[in-house]
Amino acid sequence: MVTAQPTDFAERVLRVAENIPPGRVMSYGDIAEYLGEKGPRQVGRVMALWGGGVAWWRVIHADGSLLAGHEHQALARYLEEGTPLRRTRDGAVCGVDMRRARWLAPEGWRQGG
DNA sequence: CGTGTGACACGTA
DNA sequence: TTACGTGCCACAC
Repeated sequence: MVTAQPTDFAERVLRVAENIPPGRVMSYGDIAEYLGEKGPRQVGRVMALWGGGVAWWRVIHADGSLLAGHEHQALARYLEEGTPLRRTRDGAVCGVDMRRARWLAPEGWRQGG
């Protein structure tokens, strides 16, 4: 139940999130920076509100840390998509290997263009 | 109109 | 290399 409808900015954020290819991920800041609007916090807000309809697990922190409360679900997706994961000496998955999984949206990407 | 919070990011230890 | 603290922008009360 959302108390507001997706704004134009939200639609753009969701659009980018939907375009993130499997095995790749984008940081909130990257999406905000790519759109050139608002900031990472605003992107995170959009994902928190309407991110449930997109590959939310492909949108994580810039340091590669997984989404709190959904690490397990996200981890399962990464294993299925073969997303480069980062593990500690203990072998525990600490997050995603952003240096390899980080995906940058093409400048003139746009679905219709 | 002002204060507090959040699916964040950078700097420091 | 990993973990913790502070600052930003916009929304809700």
